[in-house]
Amino acid sequence: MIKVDTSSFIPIYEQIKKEFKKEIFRGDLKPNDLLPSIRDLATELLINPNTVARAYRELEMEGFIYTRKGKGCYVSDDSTRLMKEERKSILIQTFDEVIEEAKKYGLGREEIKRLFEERLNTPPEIIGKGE
Amino acid sequence: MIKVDTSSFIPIYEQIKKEFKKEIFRGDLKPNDLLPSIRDLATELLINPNTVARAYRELEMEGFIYTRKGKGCYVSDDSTRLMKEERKSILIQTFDEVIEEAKKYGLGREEIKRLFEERLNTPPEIIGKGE
DNA sequence: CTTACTGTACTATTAATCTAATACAGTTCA
DNA sequence: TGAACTGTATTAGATTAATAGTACAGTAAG
Repeated sequence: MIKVDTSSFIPIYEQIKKEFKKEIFRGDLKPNDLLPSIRDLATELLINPNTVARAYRELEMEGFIYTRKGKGCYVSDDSTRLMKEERKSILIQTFDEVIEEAKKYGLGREEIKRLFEERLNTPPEIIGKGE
Repeated sequence: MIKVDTSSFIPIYEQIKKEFKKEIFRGDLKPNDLLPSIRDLATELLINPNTVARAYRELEMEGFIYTRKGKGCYVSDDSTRLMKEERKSILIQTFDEVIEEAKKYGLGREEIKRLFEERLNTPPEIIGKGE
């Protein structure tokens, strides 16, 4: 089930693109699987169909999906290959950014490692409870 | 030296706010230190003075700085206390987000830990070279 | 006082995102 | 054929971020 954060600075269409890419990489979406219809997803996410359409349009331009007018949007055959290429750089970039962030807050290498492992071992129920 | 990324989805005024908060937390900016003038910083960052003014205005509203018209903007006395409160939740939230992100890409706990430590031990010169 | 800085305020304009409403074209099925 | 789905296209409007330009007010030094 896809979620979007309307209060985020990240555009909604970007959030949608990212969510589908993750599902493709995980294998929850396989080649030739049918994506939810533009109108259905827009209704479910309480957003405008145009916003979903933009996400799908860009996913198609990037080669992750293909569309059949009148039928729907489907995961492309080489989506898995594309995601393998993207996934590495996406995760590495994300990790590098958070490390850079922590350093700018004055944390040393060991402090960063300790805090990260602490959060990694924090049960999901406790996350987001303010701290 | 503050940097901003004009191609980021994060608004420039938000990036500026965050940068000063980091400097305050690290102690590079101490209470009653003078911030760069609005016009100077705008010139340095190649952005509009109004954008810097908004960042300063919000930093003042949040209690991190105070302004003396005709003189400048100064770090407030309780900025350090405010940052200690903010810093914990900011870093924890950032770490939790990246962990959540990695999990959505299908990584297990051990894979996340291994990749993170790999990036943590990557010399800065290698970061951002595509990979 | 004058000059040159400070922050503040305001209007106008551009660009991007998102919404809203409508229309059109292809597919499927009764 | 016709109804109910698909994606696509277009126009219009609201909002926000950022720019550009101007003007005003307080401070400090010559």
